Amino acid sequence: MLQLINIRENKEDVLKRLAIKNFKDAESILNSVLEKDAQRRAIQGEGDNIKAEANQIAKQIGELMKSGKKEEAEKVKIRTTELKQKEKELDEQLKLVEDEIHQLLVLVPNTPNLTVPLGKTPEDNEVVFEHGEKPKLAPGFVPHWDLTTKYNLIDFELGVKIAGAGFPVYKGKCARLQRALINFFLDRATAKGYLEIQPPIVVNEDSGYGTGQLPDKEGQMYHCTVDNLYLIPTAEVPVTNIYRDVILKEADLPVKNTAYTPCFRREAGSYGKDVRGLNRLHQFDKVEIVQITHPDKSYETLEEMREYVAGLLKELELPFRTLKLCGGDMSFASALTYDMEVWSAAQERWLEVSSVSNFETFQTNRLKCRFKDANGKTQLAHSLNGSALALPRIVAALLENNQTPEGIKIPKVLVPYCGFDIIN
RNA sequence: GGAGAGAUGGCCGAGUGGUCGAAGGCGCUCCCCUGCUAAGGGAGUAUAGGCACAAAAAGCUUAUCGAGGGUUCGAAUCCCUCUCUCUCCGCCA
Repeated sequence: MLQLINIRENKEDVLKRLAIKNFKDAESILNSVLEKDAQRRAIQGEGDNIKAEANQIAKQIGELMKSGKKEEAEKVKIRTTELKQKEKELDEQLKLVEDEIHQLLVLVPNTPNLTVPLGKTPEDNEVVFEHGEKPKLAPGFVPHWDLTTKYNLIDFELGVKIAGAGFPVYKGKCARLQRALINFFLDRATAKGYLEIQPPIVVNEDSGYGTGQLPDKEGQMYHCTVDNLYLIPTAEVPVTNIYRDVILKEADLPVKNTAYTPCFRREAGSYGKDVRGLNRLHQFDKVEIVQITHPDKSYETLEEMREYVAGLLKELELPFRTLKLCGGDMSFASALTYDMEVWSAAQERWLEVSSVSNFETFQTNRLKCRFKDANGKTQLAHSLNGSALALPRIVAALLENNQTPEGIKIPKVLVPYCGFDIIN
């Protein structure tokens, strides 16, 4: 959520940035927000004056009662009846207008960084980095969903029987490979100074609102209605919510956390080849990295996180590219996002495996995650997160890219984690 | 799931209708003092909103004692609802 004070003081700049995201009606929404904000302040001013007078009178009555002047006290009471009525009205108005402001503010996406490329579709994303050679596969190569059957690695039908489509059952060496990847990712993250966290994989409503999944993306989460809990779509939700309503010390920054969790996404409405095999699932595993930083440091940190994720992909020997997302392809909450895509050699397409974003104060404003700066002033921190990494597409690319007539080769770095170097 | 107790500032803890944004202690910050250490003295120490101001500081003001509602001129204190924590019983990896 954008800060009201920022809209009030830098409206032109906010509008300029929102234009990068192709956000329609920006001006009319912001004007409406400002108008209602002016109303709000007027109402509050009036209300405060009335409350101040009422408080004054209450004090007076107390003193009169104490000195036994009951009759005088009764006289003063008459005025308070009037004040109370007015106070009630103003409180209701205030609540109403505050609610309206909030309803409008949640419609407005984060303001992108000025370096975000203009554009509307994924084609407009800017390739900022590319690494590795696309492998030339031996004739007879097949996509991963055939490999998983051939080597008995994943049973998609069995998953359908137990839960439904999008819930695969991993077996044998594939199960082990996934466990290896999780451990590899967590080891690298902790070595880089991230504190490992094992959070709950369900969250309550407050947490859903805190990171912005609620109210608008409610349909994308699995909802346990009996207890009103949501299955997390990413570890970002529970981990970032650790810092909800928290005032950190400047010395605590940056906060660096990493967490492995299963992730659950309903992804209603998707179908076709994009969702074939491991490309898109309802349940998948992911290691996430989260940082809370000083506002001056967040872009530096974003680059550092991007480098870190690129390093993982290099170690896995996967060809990849890094995209700087254009305004139209960025998420609602992000100010700047890099996507990492690996080359899937048999499908002959790029698969997104990581998304690293700086949210600036967009999340922390809603979360009320602040820190005390050197002057003792509290201000909002910046939040960032990234996948490091999401497993299924990594597995898909590893299987496809490393297939040989002899079997599927495991990258060196994973061999100690897997305990084998080939799947055959 | 059943029975009981409780929720107050960074922490501990007092406070059962007005003098309470809240005693006292601990912690923290700054200053003073003692050659060092230990001890001692003083001051400060929540968050959010509004007013005013060129702006900052100071100032004035409103709200907040788990959350929401109610009673009252006046609520941390009384009443209702909810949430959470603890103890005992039951169930259980």
